[in-house]
Amino acid sequence: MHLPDLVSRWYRVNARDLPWRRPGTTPWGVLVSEFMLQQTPVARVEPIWREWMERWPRPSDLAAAPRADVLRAWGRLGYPRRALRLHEAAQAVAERHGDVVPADVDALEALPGVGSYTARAVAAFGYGLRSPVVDTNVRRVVARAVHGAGDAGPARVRADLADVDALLPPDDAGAALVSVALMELGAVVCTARAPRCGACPVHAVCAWQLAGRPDYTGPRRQVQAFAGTDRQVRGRLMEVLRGSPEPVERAALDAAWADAGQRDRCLDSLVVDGLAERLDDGRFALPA
DNA sequence: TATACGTGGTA
DNA sequence: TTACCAAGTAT
Repeated sequence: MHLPDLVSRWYRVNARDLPWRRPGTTPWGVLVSEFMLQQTPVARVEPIWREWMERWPRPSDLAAAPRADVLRAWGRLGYPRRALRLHEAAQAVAERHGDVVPADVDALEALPGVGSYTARAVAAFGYGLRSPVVDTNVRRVVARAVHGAGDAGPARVRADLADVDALLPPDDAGAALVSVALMELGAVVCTARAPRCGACPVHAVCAWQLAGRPDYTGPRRQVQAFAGTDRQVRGRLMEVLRGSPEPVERAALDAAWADAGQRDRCLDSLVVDGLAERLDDGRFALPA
């Protein structure tokens, strides 16, 4: 049996019971989950996704909410610009697509914050269409099982898409199943750090196994520092703004970071990004 | 193509 | 404890 069939069979038995995979989840629910899951672990997304689906069950519901509410509901998920882009995407869907999330990859990619991965994930998981979904998990699985490498190298967008497309059966339902199964395999078995090859359904046909599990030789992706960076400072400032029901005085933000120059620069960048507003009285708040 | 962009769990 | 890692996107 070949790799696509093996992962599909495995997935049918071993899939995690994630809330956005339940029958009845709308494409809107899938879109929200994909935004939240960008660079963010499943465990942290689950409770927030449930809250959002209850509070904003349709795109137009989120579109009508003030940005401040959206950012507070986003909480500590990280990269709050995603929340803003999801809000903008909801507005676009409500206004230009009749409150229905598009199924077409090009229409999806035209939405704010929706890139190559998210567009295809919505097509596949929201609409059950044949659409090659390439995320970090899938790239790692393909690098190992197909190419026999220890890990995925730098992204090669076109080639990666073609690699995955070649694994998908011709029919929509079968292809969508392979897509979600490849992701799941990379997430829980073919992991970055300590792959559980003993539990892998593809073990017997894995090119990496057959090659003797050679070490990864390509360039190492350098991990981005965080302590002391603008990202940390912006996070501190956003934490202050989220935590206050009222606009905050400048002094409250000053207390969040000692380096005045860096702090001011970051505050300005938050305003530029639409994540914060300066009021006429000099106080600061989340955007209306 | 490389870099900026949050946060917290794990080894 | 430091370092890595987590369903990416925009510039």
